[in-house]
Amino acid sequence: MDVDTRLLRYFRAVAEEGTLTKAATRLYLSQPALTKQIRQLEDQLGATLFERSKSGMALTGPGAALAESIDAVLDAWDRAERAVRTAESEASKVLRIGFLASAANEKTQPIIAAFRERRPDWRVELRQASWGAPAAALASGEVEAAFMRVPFPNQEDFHLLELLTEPRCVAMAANHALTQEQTFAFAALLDEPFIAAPAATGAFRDHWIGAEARGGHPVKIGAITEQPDDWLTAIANGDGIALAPESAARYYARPDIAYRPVTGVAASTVALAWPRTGRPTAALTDFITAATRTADR
Amino acid sequence: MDVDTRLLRYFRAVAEEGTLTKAATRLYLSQPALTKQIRQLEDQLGATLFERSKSGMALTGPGAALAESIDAVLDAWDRAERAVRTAESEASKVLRIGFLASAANEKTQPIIAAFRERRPDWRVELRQASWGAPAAALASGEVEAAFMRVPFPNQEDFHLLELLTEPRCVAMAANHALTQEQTFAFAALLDEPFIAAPAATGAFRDHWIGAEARGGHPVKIGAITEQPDDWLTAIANGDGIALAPESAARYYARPDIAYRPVTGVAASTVALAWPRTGRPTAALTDFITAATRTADR
DNA sequence: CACATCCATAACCGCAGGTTATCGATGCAT
DNA sequence: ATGCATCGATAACCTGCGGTTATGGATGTG
Repeated sequence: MDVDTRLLRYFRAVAEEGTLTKAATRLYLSQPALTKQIRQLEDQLGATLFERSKSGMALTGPGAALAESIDAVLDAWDRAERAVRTAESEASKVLRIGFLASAANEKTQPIIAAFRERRPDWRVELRQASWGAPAAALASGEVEAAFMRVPFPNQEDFHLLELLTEPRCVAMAANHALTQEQTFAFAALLDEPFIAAPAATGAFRDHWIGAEARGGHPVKIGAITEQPDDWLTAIANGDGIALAPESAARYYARPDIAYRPVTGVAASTVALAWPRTGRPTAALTDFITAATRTADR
Repeated sequence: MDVDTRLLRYFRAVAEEGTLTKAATRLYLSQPALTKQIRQLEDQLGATLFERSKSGMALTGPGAALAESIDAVLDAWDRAERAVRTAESEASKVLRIGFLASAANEKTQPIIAAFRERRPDWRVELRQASWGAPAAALASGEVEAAFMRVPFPNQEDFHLLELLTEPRCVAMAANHALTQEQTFAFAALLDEPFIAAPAATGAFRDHWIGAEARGGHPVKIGAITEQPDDWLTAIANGDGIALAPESAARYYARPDIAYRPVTGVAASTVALAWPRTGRPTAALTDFITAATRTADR
């Protein structure tokens, strides 16, 4: 029998969320569509996968069996995809590098230049990744390495090479009352609404709402964003304030946004990340070397 | 990225056959449909998988990378599917057993009876398998075990328990000139057209055209069939003659078909087959025990 | 008792995946 | 040299599937 891996992901979402409705919103899908798909999966397999009740969907025996075996399928496919994309990169002499927001700041260009010196016939393609699923492009091999801010979800699946560390500052609307102050203690901002990353990003989200400096003090979420532009707009809009790397003041300067230094919160580190599975290609190795040299300077 | 496993099988077929046209016929698909699908796979992956030429499709680097990783994906899915079906069988107390044509002849019922004695609350469901892909239902877990005639393709992936051996005879149209004779030497039939199984069935097909008794003498194919009914019709129709187990004369007696003893060709053995991967369920173990006892009698 | 929540159903729409028919290019055999 | 077979690409068309919105019915819950 054949399946679309999409169906498997649907199934996994329902199994994890426990209700069709929640899974549907998480998948950006309408609930009836999910109902149909799950039912179809059950029909094709000739098995009842969920026990329906008024309080949600509970896995049956066969459902649990599927849930256990699904990851192996999806992982195998991810590996296959990565293998193809890597080979394609090799064939067309293009190294695809992902980045979030400002990549490695002022070091980005020197790294690329150093790489180009070693491989003049290659091109480096930079691709922006959504921070809604920062490691997705890496896992599927869409990019071979990425400039990431640590921590990020599933970080343990990747090699990391730290490139730079910079203090964090706070970003707020230019007309915000707090812009009166020239500098802040983070502790004074605990009750401000924050612009946050999606909950699914786990440690990444926590880091950028300053969870480690809150001592359990709950956070108020002003908005949830997945892209630099959405993020800037939300801040300018006054939906809340946000922690940002100091370099944001250079790379994302706007008249409607003010950046202020903040104390009492850890710095932010940018690292180059690449998958642990498989061996890096020769070209990627050269890129890593280039990055290492530049980091040492 | 998501794929349908069907697409992967398409790709594999093209990679193996080397031309779209051949792959399309093997897949029972029109050539333009395949063209489209392969192109789409390439688009989705952003890679050229084949080098097109006037003499066919040759794998590129990325194509070869995919070809290598595909089996892992499909195997993982087969395992997942089997796990679900097994669990479903357990949950609904139904043991699904596949068979080709007459199953294990007169032993079928005693085996099932012996199983039912041990598990009165269970049902045994017999499902006919196409001999076009005799092991497919077994591999995907659609049935948990099957009565098979050995040899069959991918036989090495299964445990086998031999149940009975019977001589083979020759089947022909009732109005065939050869029905004059009462018994045959197989050597006298080498130039007769034979009704055969699809080429993809390998050793199975060879066995039933008596390849091992031909000493390299080529076979003339009168028709290719995948089902007992097609097979009987083709024989009755005079498209050719066929080797058959002796029991066919009992289980497939028809006025328009004559069965005659034949010498000089090996006997046929029926075995119970079940997958090597994974541990058989308790119910299946009981069934195997029942079969063992009955075979010993 | 009103309401929120959850899944199922119905009606609808666009597109993907299949079909047949046909074409142009190439290589092989007469 | 010419004619035929074979290969992949393209076009036009049809059906069904995967999604949508709107709505219903059942079951807890303030």
